[in-house]
Amino acid sequence: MIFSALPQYVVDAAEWFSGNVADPKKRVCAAARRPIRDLREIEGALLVCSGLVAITSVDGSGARQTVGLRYPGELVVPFCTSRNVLIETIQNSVLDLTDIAAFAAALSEKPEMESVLRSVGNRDLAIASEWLARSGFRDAISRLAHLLCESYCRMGVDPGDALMLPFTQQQLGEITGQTSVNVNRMMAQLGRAALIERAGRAIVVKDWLGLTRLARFDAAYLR
Amino acid sequence: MIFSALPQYVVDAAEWFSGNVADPKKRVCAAARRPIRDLREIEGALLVCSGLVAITSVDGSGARQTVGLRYPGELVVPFCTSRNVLIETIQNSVLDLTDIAAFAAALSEKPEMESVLRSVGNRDLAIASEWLARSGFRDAISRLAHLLCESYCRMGVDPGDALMLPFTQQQLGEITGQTSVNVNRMMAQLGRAALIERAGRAIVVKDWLGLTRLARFDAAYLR
DNA sequence: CGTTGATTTGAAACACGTCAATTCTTGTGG
DNA sequence: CCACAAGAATTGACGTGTTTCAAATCAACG
Repeated sequence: MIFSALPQYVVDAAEWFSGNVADPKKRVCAAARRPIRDLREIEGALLVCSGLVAITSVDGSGARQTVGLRYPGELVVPFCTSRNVLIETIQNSVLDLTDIAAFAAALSEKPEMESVLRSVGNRDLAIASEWLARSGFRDAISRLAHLLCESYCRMGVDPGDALMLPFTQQQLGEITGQTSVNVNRMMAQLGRAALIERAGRAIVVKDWLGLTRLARFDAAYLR
Repeated sequence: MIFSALPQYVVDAAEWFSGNVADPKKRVCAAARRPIRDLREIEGALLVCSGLVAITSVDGSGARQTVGLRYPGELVVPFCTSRNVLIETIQNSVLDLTDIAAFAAALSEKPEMESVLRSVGNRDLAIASEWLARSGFRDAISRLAHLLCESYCRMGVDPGDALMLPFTQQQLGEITGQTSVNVNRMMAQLGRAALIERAGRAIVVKDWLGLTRLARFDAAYLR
């Protein structure tokens, strides 16, 4: 892998969470494309052991916009109790859940984790800001390219390797702010431009440099 | 005022910062529409005493997207060292600056502030997420309406009172992801719909309920 | 092997961007 | 306090990227 894995503080947070917080340990296997209703009920936090989790804002009219993704090893710390925010699985996932009380209790026992969690929060904010910039002044195809680049990095996949993209085109649209119809056309265009090669949902990047240039992708914000 | 002011933890953070961190106290008066180059050089944090500060991402091609705003009493904590993120004043502002070393030192002396700062970070993340949702599935006029509602709330202004909007239409465009030309048209449309009344940059909301409904604004995410 | 959901493709409508010119503000120096 | 310059707001015409609607094909799964 040419990419560094997750930053150290993310790893630290995950290890602390899985060792000290998720107690009583509640590990669940969630099917793909399912809202995690447990989490909303207990107002808790979770660790993505494997799979992929989306944080999606749902409009009154049913429109949906994903505002964050959590890859394996990353935490979902509740930052917004808004009723119209859903936590959903993208693919089959294994998750460690906890309620907010246990989370707070474990934190007060180990206050040095506060600063680690603050770093994790800063990273989440940096990613959200990058998404905002992306959705602001990039066109549809660049936004998709950017998401591909980010996914490769956050999953620690080498660009030369195939990436089994867990997203449906509908979900890609919810993340990048466009319709699934347009996602389809843009993905086809990425293929025609020889930047990627597709076989179903599997993706191989044929021209990483070209893809990052199109997306104006700079991985600095992931650390 | 029918709105609560800033959340308590935001006030706590501001008081702690201004009392213990900004030392040697470095208070600057910055003119409107100026990048705060000091901040980038020292890699520090700042407190907005008065005025308004924007965090803006700048594209290689010169396109700009504002990813965050800081109103009086709010902190700018550096969360991203990326070179293409600018901290700029929107209007004449008074700011307390500090470098990152002093910030960290003061924090280690008062570790209970960690959790306060984490709350502040969570609020920033919640706001960024709301902005993401807004830019994803709302049209241009709703995005503007949403920003107006948020500004009223974060500035603690009563909707019946006039709000001196510090933004140029160019800046409104950078925040809501559209061109200044379109901002102009949408503002005129808000006026024709009798939701607001304009006199130069001063704004009075004539129909707060209608405005919030158009924006689908729910202030919960600000707390 | 049929049903359900995902992908793909086409045609038409429209929101928004781009370009350009004019008027109006705002700020500054004489 | 006025004159001037620089920037901001406003308006129109036109182009285009994206959405919408609709239908057909393809893949997954019981």
